[in-house]
Amino acid sequence: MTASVSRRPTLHDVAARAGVSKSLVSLALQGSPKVAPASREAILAAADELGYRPNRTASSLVRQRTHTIGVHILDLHNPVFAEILDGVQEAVRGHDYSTLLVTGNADPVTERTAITRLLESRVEGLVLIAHRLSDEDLSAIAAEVPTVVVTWRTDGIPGLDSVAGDDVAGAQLAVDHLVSLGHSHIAHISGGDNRIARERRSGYEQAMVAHGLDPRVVDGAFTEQGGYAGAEQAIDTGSTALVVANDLAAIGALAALRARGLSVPEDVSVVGYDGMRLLDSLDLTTVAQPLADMGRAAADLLVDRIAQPAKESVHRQVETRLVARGSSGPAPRR
Amino acid sequence: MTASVSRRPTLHDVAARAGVSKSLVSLALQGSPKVAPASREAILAAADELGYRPNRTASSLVRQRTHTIGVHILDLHNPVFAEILDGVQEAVRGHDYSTLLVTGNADPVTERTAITRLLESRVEGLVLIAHRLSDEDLSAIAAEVPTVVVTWRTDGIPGLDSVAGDDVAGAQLAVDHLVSLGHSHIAHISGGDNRIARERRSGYEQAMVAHGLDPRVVDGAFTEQGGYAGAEQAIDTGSTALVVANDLAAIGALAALRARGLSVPEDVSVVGYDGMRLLDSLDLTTVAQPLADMGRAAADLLVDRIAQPAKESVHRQVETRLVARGSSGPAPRR
DNA sequence: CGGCGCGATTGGAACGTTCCAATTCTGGGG
DNA sequence: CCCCAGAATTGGAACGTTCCAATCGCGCCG
Repeated sequence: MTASVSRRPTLHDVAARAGVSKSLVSLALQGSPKVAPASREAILAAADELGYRPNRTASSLVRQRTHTIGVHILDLHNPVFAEILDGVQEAVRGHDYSTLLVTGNADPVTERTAITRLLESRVEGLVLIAHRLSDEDLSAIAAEVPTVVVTWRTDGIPGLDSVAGDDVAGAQLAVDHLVSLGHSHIAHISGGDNRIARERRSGYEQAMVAHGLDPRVVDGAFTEQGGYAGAEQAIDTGSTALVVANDLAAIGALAALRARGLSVPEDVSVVGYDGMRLLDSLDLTTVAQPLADMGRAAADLLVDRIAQPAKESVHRQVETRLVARGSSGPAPRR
Repeated sequence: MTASVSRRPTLHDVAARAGVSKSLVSLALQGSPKVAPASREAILAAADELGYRPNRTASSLVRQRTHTIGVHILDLHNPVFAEILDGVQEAVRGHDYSTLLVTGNADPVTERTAITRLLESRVEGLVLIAHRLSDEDLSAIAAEVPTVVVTWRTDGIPGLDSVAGDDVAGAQLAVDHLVSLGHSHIAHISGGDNRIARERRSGYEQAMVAHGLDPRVVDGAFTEQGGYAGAEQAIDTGSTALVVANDLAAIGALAALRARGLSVPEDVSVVGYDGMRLLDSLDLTTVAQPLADMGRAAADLLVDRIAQPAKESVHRQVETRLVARGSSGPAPRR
């Protein structure tokens, strides 16, 4: 009648070995002061000898708390998201939560099912580092569990907070910077057809118009390839400066210029967007957002909302600023 | 005697609404063929109306399976780890597992406690994307749960597999490449005092000796700053080529050269190590490893081992190859 | 010397599932 | 008309905790 060798020891086993009840073991392991020192010692010793490890699954079930938050990342191919995730991780560690991570490379459908899974795991909150959900889906999710969306503003959905910079204003900063350097042929390489790309594009267009200049937008994507192709197209039309939709694409644009034998910033200036850590070494001018801070802020907001689920929705706007580096310089003389 | 408004519906609630027992609801929701079509329909409808969501915590408890694997990442600051993680995520998704993610920025102690937490959550397996654990700790962990270590070879620990390239041979490839370009003053910027750095350094030294050249190693780190400082020191001693411990440091080295007004590859050639995606656009020669594949392989190995915990330890060696790009060129004439 | 109070300890219900064994139902064959 | 096979359904135990209410033990006061 020996217990199976490979079964993990439970409270029961520890209790039996220490000669007390499972309740007392539970109490002792939680550090309750009501446990007599002698019992505590015996229990700790028994637990140690058996290699006892509390089962959080069971604990979660009875406590109705999982101490877990779900994180959804749109795409781990972009280092920017990894940097935000890093911030989330750091903050979460300080709040005694673990993170259940899913990435949604593909379509909105797998994204939904991935998030469904998080909800079934009873995460106490959700951080969405970019997403492709419809507003209805988003509302439904936020109604179930505290949620915060990072990288763009989301208003009017109860139970949901957001953290982002102002993408319109950010793109304007980029244009202003280039104009102040004497550029007038400033092209925008867009990030495709999505919310952030649209805002950045609109900021670019507004700023161009404000400066009395002609906007020229070429299609691109939030990838190196997108930036590469976009840059080729833009320089064919004689632009001397590129406002690129994000850093990844800006790096691609740089590669395209190099391939064409153009120098940066002598022939063409390039400005990226996002502020990934790497850009400092790459000497790339960019509209920078405090990525890790955004992740931390998201986690903090989430923890607040878990504590008071009914509180007013908040949007935390982070500071967006132009970081001028070597990829932008005075406009060339014709 | 109304149920609390905010309580999530359970099997019981669904059963009551559909007018059947909770057992039948459970059966129906699992798609058992023994359920009569009419009952199934009623149950599905009731579940839908109530917004029922199965509770995985409870399910895990009784089934003794969490369908979760734990992932530990040494450091999310290095994009390389994010790329490996991406591979893990992809493979895991195909195997019906979720990932509980922890990052261990700091010391081995927080790393241990983070992993302890994963074990308490009863993850079915563990992927360690680099780690700082002692061999005893590692053995203890592998004895408890199937484990796979990524980025270096770990032998002789039962229950543990590993996935990595050959770092010694990889560094030799870098030296061979530079020698074939006519370089003789080839310096190595090391990655500090850790296992991978030592192997890469040793490969460099062996290759230099094999070519009849003097090894010159300068201290660095696996960071941009480390590469920057190392490069400054290396060029002061007249090196024309740098074998840098990893890509991140190579990017830093590039920045240092740029700051000194040296051109690459005319004055100095630079070779990195790891093969992060970004390098293609940066035109940086590197010793490349298939990072996403490594992540996928790790997940696959883990799933195999979960299925047969007692199987022989395996080390999966991935192909390491030199990818020549624009940062390496013929040695300058003196 | 009997109770009282208080600290220490314990049994058992509960958390929301799964799944086994047992029960009920249905219709068809003897 | 009864019995039985098989399908459909059900009750209840179990998973490993937490935590409440109840009990135990014991020294001290009156």
